[in-house]
Amino acid sequence: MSDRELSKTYEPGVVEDAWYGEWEQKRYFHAPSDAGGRAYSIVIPPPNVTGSLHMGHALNATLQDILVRWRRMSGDSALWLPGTDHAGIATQNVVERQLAAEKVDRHALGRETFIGKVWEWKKEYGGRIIGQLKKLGASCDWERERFTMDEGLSQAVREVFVRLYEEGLIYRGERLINWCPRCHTALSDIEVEHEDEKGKLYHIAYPLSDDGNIRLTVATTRPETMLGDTAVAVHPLDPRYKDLIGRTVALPLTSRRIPIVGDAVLVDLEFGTGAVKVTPAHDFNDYEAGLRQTPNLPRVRILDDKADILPDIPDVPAGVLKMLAGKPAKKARGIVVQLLQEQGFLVTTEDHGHAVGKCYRCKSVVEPYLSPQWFVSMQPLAAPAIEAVEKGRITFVPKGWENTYFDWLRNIKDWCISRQIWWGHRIPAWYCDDCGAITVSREDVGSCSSCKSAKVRQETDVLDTWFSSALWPFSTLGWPAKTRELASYYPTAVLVTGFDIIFFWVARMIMMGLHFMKEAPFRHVYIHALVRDAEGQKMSKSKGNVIDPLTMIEQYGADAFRLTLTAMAAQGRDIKLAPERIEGYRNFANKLWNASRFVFMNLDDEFTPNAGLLTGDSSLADRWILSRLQAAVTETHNAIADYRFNDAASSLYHFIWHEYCDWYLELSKPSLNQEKGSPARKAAQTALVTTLEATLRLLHPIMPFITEEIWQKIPQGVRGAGKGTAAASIMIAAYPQADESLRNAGAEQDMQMVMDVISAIRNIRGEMNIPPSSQIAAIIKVEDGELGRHLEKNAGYVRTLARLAELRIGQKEAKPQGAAAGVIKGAEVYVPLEGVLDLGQERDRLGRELERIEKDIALFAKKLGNRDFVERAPRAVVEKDTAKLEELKAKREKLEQNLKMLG
RNA sequence: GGGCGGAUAGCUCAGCUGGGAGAGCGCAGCCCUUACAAGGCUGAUGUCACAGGUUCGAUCCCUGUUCCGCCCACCA
Repeated sequence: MSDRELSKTYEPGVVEDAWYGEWEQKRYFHAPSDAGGRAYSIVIPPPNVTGSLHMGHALNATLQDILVRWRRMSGDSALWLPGTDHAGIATQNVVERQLAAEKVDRHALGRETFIGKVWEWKKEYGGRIIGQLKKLGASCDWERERFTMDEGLSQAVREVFVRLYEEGLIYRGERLINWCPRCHTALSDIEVEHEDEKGKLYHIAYPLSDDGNIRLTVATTRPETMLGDTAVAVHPLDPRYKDLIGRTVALPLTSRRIPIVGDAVLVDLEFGTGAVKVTPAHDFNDYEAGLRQTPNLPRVRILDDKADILPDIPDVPAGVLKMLAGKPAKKARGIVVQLLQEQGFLVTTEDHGHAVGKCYRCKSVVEPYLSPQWFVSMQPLAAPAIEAVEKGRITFVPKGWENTYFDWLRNIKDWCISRQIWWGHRIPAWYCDDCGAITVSREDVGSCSSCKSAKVRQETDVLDTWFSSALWPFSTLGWPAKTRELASYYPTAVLVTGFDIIFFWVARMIMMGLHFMKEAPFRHVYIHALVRDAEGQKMSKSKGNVIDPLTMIEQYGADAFRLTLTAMAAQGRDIKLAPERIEGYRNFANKLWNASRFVFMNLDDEFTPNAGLLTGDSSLADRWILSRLQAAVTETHNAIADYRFNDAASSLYHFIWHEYCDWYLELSKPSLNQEKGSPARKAAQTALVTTLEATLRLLHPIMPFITEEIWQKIPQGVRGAGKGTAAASIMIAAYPQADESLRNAGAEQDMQMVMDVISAIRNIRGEMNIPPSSQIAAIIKVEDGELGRHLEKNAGYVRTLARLAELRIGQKEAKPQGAAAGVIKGAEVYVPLEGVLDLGQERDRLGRELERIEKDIALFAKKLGNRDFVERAPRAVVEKDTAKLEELKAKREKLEQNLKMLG
């Protein structure tokens, strides 16, 4: 048994783990610190430590791996830098839930202990997604794996925070922010997801006169917040109300009187009653209106940080408070509505749909909440980020996403970066109990920078997770230190990610990269498809609607799974994945496997490749497949370079299955059947194995495992042929480059003729239901002698592939009685079917063929009869169409003759 | 309220810069032909959503319509 022998079917499971281990052990994934001017780098979008691999990750990682393997094989120092994100809120939630199961509250543990628990959790479960990426075959440089909370990155975070603070771009202030009462923290604007919900619009009467008879009716969806009203707004031009501006109304349920103000921005004449309650502490619009209209009035806050009603709202009588204090806002609504109704203030209610903001981590309804927070001034950072894309220093693929990017950055608001949780980068600011000054520092401080008092307390808030993510492209390379890695690999080549984090991550990385590195962090942003679930919903870590790609890998193999994703990665379209599709690509893997078996079976033990690929002994088929290979090389290379991954996949799929397997393997058989050592056999063996070898390298970035497994069985002398380097692994072998000297248009044309003849005979066989086992003869009548000689020379192919017992070729051949006929360019093909032929069936077949041709002729004739077309269309197009029409007409004539002969 | 994307074979989807409609699965027929039945060969199937327009010519460009999906937005 030769060591080149392969098992009958491809078994991915065994092969994959073995090769991955081998690659890793040999350090093939490792990129040198100094790239020597040939750097190609990609930083992975760090998955959450809490995450497990879902379809989005799988697609994302597959595409990056293709790029990195491709560049690595092409000779670059290719670095794919991996890592994970500490995912502040998400991770804290996971650990809290785990503790809750043990009936433990984090507050009972205390901050330090709790954080210790989270680190423990990370140590135990945080590596899961890394293992899954390995299963997929990701060729990340694991020696450089980073974590957003590790030592180096934490230092980068501090450096950035301090510098931005010193530059005045980070500030602290009391603002209305989005508050998640469940996660118990502030959120940034983009961390709030708006969902449409059915609600009610409550019309409430606010008494205008002391006797309560004259009333102003406001409409609101959130009646419970009325306790915090500080004004009622009407439109300044509203004839109904404009005279009331400046007067006051009594706020029902309270002892407060609030002013009526005119505000054209806040009030829409058409909506509701035209009068709006103003609650600055609990509504973003009202907050703005409050600043405009009543800057001196206190903003009445009625909710605490759990969104429960406060026990001490100004001007609210004890009786009312008793009912409401401590109640969650949602419950309070019912109580307030009931009170209003009982006291005759509720005028009416109507159904009303409106958008409700929800926490992107836990889906709780978010509460606008007035509190002191830390912010980043965005406009100074956004301007250069806009310019970088406008000027083309960064390009989005597909380009359409640039508009989304611009829209957001041009309307950007300051970024609330403080979070009231424990897991994350604690803000490096210290408050002085004595003088109240804030000290912001790279090092932990023990005394106030202003009054030197030792009574300083560090800020308890931590930073938004996305703050550290924004630094990822340079923090992972060692910044703020000036490392060789940073010099070699920054900026990175491309960022591969989904559109859902363009705001969260991509835009912020660009801003931070430009600000701190003075250079954009990447040249291209490739936005790939989003893998949605069955309902078209986006899959997300917190929604829990993820499908585990590992099942697919187990079932079909990582290579088949990767090829599926690649083939479906057409630009600008979402993916809905059907398992049958993976099955199809699994079959492809098996096809490749068996083709390789065939090749190895037909290599002699002492086989050595011919020195040159093309010798005088090469057959037409040999020249043809080598020529086609060059086309496949060019197409694949161009497709990957343009991020047209699906085109690369289909080009390879087509070449391997339909050209190499379906045609060339069959065509090589006549040569292989010659005796050992014969020149024709040697030439065919060379073409077979050379093409296979190059194809494996070409395919390797997409299907790394199977290509390595097969490649290792290829004779040493063939591996990396033309490069002179016999690599130990396909991973580090050279990526194929098109060899123009092997391009051969003549061979392609000649082969096409042979294939046409074979197809014509097969067609007759198929249509006439002639079993492949029954021996038939074929007669080919050619139009000119040269064609005849060409076919005669290649008759072996026709005999074998069409399974003929006899083949006659000549200009003078005629159609025998009772033969089926086929017409191709320049020749007629007859298959005598004495005794077998069903004349009626044959007539039908020819009739159908004729009908098709008539249709085509009509189309072309119409087109070419159009003078405008002939005069204005490019000459090549006209010539091509004219030739085609002539050919069709000739075919028609012959078909008609053949039909006539049938009677 | 703005913006984006989609509508192509029974299903899932390709069709790059306008020039005779494709793949996979499925379906029908014939085949276990010593690489592969996870296979081979052959075949059938499309008013390229609808209506206009530009053009010699439109699945492709423009306008509008309908139906899906998504993103953004402070309408109580």
